[in-house]
Amino acid sequence: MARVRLQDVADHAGVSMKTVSNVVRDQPYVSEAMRARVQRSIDALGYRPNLVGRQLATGRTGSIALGIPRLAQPYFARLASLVSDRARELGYRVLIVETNSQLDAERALAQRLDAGFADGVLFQPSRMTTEELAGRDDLPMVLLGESTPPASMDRVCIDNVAAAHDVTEHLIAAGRRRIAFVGHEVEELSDTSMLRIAGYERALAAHGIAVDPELLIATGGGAEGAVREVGAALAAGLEIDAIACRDDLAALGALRAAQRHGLRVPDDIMITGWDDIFMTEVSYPSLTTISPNLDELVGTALGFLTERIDGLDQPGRHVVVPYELVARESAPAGGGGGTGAGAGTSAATGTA
Amino acid sequence: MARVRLQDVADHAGVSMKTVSNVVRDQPYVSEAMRARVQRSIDALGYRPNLVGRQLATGRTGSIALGIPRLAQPYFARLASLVSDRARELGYRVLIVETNSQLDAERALAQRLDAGFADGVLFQPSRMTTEELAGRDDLPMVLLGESTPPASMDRVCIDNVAAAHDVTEHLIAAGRRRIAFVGHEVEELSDTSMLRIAGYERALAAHGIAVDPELLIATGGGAEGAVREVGAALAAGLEIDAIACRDDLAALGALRAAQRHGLRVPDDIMITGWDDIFMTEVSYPSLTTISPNLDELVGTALGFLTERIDGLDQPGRHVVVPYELVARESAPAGGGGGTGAGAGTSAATGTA
DNA sequence: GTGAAAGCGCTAACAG
DNA sequence: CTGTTAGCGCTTTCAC
Repeated sequence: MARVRLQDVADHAGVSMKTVSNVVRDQPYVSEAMRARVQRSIDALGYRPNLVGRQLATGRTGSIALGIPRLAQPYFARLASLVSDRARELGYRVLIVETNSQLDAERALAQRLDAGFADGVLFQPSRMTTEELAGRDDLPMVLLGESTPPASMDRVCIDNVAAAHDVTEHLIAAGRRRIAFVGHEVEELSDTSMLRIAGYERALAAHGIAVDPELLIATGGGAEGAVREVGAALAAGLEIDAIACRDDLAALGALRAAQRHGLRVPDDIMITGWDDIFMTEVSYPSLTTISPNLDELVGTALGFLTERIDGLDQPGRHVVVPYELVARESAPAGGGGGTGAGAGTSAATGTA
Repeated sequence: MARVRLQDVADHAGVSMKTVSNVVRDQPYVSEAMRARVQRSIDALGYRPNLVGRQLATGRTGSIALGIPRLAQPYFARLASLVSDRARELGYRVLIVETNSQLDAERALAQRLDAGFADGVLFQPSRMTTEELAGRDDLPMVLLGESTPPASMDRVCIDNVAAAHDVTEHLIAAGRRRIAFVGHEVEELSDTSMLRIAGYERALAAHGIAVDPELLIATGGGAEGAVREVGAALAAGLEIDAIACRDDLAALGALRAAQRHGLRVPDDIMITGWDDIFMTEVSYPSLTTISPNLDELVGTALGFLTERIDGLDQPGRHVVVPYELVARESAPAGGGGGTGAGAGTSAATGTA
């Protein structure tokens, strides 16, 4: 079936393109009779507006790009899902670009971006430096996560140091002293890991607990890495009574390794995660974790981005979004406690 | 900075647009000297080709749409990630559209699709009927999953009935007789659930085990629903020695509920999942599950789709992709067995 | 090898 | 309220 164009509809209805265009886009100032007549032609011909034509004429693509490391990671899947929902409400489609945390992929997204690719970019970098990020100013871009943004760019994140501090405090308050940190990268530390480790160390220091480098267990990401590395450490006789994990995946792996090793959680060893992915409520025992306020994160970021798309020109805004420490069975609030029932309840809450 | 267009580069280099265009697209038949000269102008001006202009001229958008229920579901996140990877290799970007399994969203994707939205669609419907799907023939579309496709449309799936049969057989072979099925929808059954229940019932019937409707436990999806419903059933005194779950999320929930109830898995009760999401290896005990060959699924579907985009016109091809029954701790192969160590090993394998 | 001109399908002034 | 006329930025015949 030959493509039917705006002009075809106009001919069929005996009006001008402009009028058809008005009808298609629900513009005011079209008489009811006219509207009906045109609509009849549209239906008769099976006309569908061509987005590309519109995009070229308006200079807008109607979509925003979301750049994240990996969609298969539950945290980013949830983030993407939220972005997709909220963006639709705002009238945008979402193009998802996975960077796999690779520098060249990040650069491709941020710098070599062809025009007409998207109207704006929501980007969570993990390798690019501030300077590199700064080297572009064509497409509106809002940064997610804790990388330091160029002065002109908006950024939304949570306070990683504070949250890591809170979670470590939580373990210390429960009487734990040999607290490992698990889940950071084996090679080059990501910004995220660095900040979380900093918060962990700060909390230890505040309580006069020496930071033992042996207790920093890198896994290279994923639950499997944590199963392996924590398992090896325990097998090697490492004595610990708590594990603060970089993220929930690491925590689930650590949990598994501890159980394999015959340890009771939380009695023998407490474990905490980060992100509050769906599994934290369903694991056994359920997982104490840091729950960032993703609704607010996404809402703020998308708000900033659409403002920029609409032409806002002002220095970069940096917003810190709240988080919550959700205490569940793997590290209950207020000391020891059995692995008994009871859903998680919130304790500390981060601030903006 | 004013947008720099192809014409600007041409002016700057003192050549025609055609030549610049040739250079930009790496076309042959451009002298080296010419190419170098034009490239210098491109760099000097910081020219980026405008995709929309190209799209309008070529009639191709360079992107494909992926329509799935929810990105936040691990299975679909992994699917989307694979599609995104493979599509990039094929030169396409991916536009992800979440339908939330809602009819109107599915219709919007399949029928009201504006032209220029994408070059083709990979779609996993869960509500639309075959007839509705058939009512469109503009955009190339390949169906994922087990819905019956219109005659003209390609479709790729696994054999749900056979796989459900296998998994149930697996439990029967382990000596289980009171086998529940958990995780289907509370209201309207999805095609997927129907097929899996059919395979489950067929296996029971083949072994002379009566199908007890009380053993069909709907949850409405998600792990939480399974925790709740299985928990309630056990609390009400339901006697079962195995649970075949509709998907891994339900299985993780069922596992949690069983453990809360004080049951040992797999000794007192065996549990199986479906999809082989990352958590199946990390849960405690690890989860026996059906692992569809996603690489092959995605590869085949994308292959079909790109062929259609390139103009292939022939009746719909229907491909069934293999799966594997991965026996892990929650329902080990060969009878009872403790909850000991050992990663999962594969047993039965589905066919194409 | 390279240039000129004609669209791709739509929107947006500006008249009327 | 409706019609006319230019483009948006690029690719593509078809000459040169």
